[in-house]
Amino acid sequence: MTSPRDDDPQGEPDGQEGRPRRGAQGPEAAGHRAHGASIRDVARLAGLSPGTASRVLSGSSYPVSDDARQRVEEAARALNYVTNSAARALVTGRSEIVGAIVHDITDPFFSGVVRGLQDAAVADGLVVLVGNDDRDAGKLEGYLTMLLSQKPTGVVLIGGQLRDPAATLPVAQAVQRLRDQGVPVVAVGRYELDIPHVTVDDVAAAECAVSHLVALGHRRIAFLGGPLNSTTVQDRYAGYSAALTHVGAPVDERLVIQTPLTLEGGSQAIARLIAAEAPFTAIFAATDEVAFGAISALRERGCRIPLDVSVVGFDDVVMAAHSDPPLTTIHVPARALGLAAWHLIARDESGAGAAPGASHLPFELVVRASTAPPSEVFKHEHAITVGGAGGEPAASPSESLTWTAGLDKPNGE
Amino acid sequence: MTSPRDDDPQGEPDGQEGRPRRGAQGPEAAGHRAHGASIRDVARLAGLSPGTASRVLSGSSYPVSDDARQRVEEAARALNYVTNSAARALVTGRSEIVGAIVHDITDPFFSGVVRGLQDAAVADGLVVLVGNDDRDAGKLEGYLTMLLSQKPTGVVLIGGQLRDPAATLPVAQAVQRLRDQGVPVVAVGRYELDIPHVTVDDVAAAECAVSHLVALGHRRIAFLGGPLNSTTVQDRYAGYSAALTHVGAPVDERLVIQTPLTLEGGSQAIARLIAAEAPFTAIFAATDEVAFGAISALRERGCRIPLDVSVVGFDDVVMAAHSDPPLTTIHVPARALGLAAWHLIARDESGAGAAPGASHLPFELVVRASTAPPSEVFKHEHAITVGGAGGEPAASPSESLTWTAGLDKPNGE
DNA sequence: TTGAAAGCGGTACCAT
DNA sequence: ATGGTACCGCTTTCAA
Repeated sequence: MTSPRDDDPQGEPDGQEGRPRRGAQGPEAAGHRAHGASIRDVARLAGLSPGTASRVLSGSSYPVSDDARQRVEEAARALNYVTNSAARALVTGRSEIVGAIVHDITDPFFSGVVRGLQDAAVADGLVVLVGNDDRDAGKLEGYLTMLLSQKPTGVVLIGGQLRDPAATLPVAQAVQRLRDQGVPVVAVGRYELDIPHVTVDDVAAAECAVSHLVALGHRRIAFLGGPLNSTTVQDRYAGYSAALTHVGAPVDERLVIQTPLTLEGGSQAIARLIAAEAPFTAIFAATDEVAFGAISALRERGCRIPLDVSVVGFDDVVMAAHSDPPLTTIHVPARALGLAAWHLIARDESGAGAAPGASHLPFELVVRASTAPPSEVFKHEHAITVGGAGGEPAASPSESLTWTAGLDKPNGE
Repeated sequence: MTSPRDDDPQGEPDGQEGRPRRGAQGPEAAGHRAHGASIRDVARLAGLSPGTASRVLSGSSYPVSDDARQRVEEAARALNYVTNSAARALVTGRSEIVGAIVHDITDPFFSGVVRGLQDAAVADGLVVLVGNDDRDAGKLEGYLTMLLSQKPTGVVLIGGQLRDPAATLPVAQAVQRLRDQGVPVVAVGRYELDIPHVTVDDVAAAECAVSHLVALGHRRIAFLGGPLNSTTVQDRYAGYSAALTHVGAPVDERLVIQTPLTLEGGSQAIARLIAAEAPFTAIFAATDEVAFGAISALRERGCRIPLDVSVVGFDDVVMAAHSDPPLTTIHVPARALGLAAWHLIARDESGAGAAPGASHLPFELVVRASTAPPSEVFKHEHAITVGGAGGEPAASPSESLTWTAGLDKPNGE
């Protein structure tokens, strides 16, 4: 086979037909490497050059005659041509991928954000890589590094971040490396590291939620969620604290329970709250999940919601409207946040300059049946048995209040 | 001729330090193409050839001296080298990406499966692309095509499939195209199209769940979930039907409500079920979500669970243990399924041959408090007010039964 | 065991 | 408007 002509050292045939590849239709795909048609195959069939074919197929704005365009498109269809994105990414230095990192895709709020991001990105022809960091800076950094090698169009960090300078440094460096490669990094709901981000005004929202309890007459309100050095939790705690301070009710440290933002976390928090032996008539949970967990634990102890204890959540996941009782909570537009994150990236990519430091989406207090005025009978700990006439649960269908303050602050902090 | 080294008009200084790259702080507009170090840079710094560097960096099994290996690794570290996966994918014809398609990542069961897949894939150094198809064959096909251009290491289809030959054909073709490129396609919980898959024995599990209700004395049991031509729903229906038939209780068509597998779907189903005016004492929901939705709608109508109506779900999502009442359901190992899907792909990739047609993971009936014997007082429709002494709710902590039948059938159908 | 060089499949620059 | 072609960064023969 190797018949080296004079100037053909490697005996590389290749002339113009000798490609050892599969031509369009390999009925007998005996070999294991069955590549599809390449852009050169398309060009050849269309009787044009690869350059022209590329200009058509890549949707370039470069001028191409209608005739050529049509022939290329037809040839591509005939050959079942599919762009090799690795090749494209190699030459353009950018892949049509956007990376998303959540703490845990299993969390209903995060999956909602991811869904919004996916819908937006897919509409623009990109795909979304999803990774979990379990709120671990090390995992986050590792994932960012994996993303670096993909040269994605953008990266979205979803969810709050722990304020831990030591752990944050490597993350900051990984983010910087991405940026050095021209990859925009944005966030949903966090604002450390100078990352442009979209979020809801957590402080105001939490204050709004707790003010609702205060308005109902509650003063001894517990805060469930942690850790407190998480940007998200910290802000919600700040709002909680503000609402209380506002009416001259100091925060009772014993009512602040730091617990993971999960169902389990919520349940465990109740045990600790009760062990603290500090009376309370209401609970503000940093997350709906925590609220559900708390409610379930409360109920196990014979406590009735909202007769004995009122509960407010945060996020308004779908389940909130279907739980027992339906949960009063802060509606956060999860999907819209994901969508907005994509816009942040797209704006950056389109050369419209880097995104602003922060932008806010409106939240809403949705009053359902888990909150009511405190009952007259004072109660705490296991002694919760009789609830007294605690007043009517909120009217249903749920009322809702949209909070417009702080909306669309383009560069707020 | 045309040595790729000399005449370098595109401004590639190249000396040994002159790369216009970052020096920890990119002075902003220094240039738009800030590439990282390439493998050639690493090789040069190590005083070796790119080939050798590649053999070290790509974890090739090719023999390399310890000395060389060490120098390459050090150089890579010094330069902060990160592999360009596009380049690697281009030459190897395979990217280190696995594609996952779910109906909706927002569904807690699917996100659990995805999480398992991610954990397994990430452990092997791959990343996961996640897309949603909303149970729409068109979207599914579109996503498969996008994946085709990525040349992923494997593709996982998650969730049941609608048995609709017309809509299925394009999907089958897209799957075939993937396979033609050597991309293994596997599934979690579906078994159409000859796709190797892992799942739980839905028929047996549903039969187990409904048998539990039957054993409690229920005969008029409603089935909630649809559409019935979904592989998953069909199987669960089959199990439901079998359990009933087994005790000589024929299926009452009026008690079979086809409804989307969502919270809303569950709620709406109740309205229709009641409108059907057929008495029932228990409900078997094809999904926990449906069960939650149903319970919420039932409660709105003043119906007590399980006093007036018993409810069984399917999946055992985390919430099932925290709902009111805690839900009796079939535990499906979501994460394990995702993990198993990855093993199916990995086995294929490792040349161990294509995966078997089907493999089953064990399920478990978890009895919690949403089921009890039917009350003596007969009731239906809005007349549900008095429940009578319906017997004790199931003991808590929940009992659980592991179903070992049909376990690990390597090639079962 | 290492080096040299040929591409993988696109894209984009430079002529034409 | 099109064609020719030099790369992108990496892996992988083939030679040494």
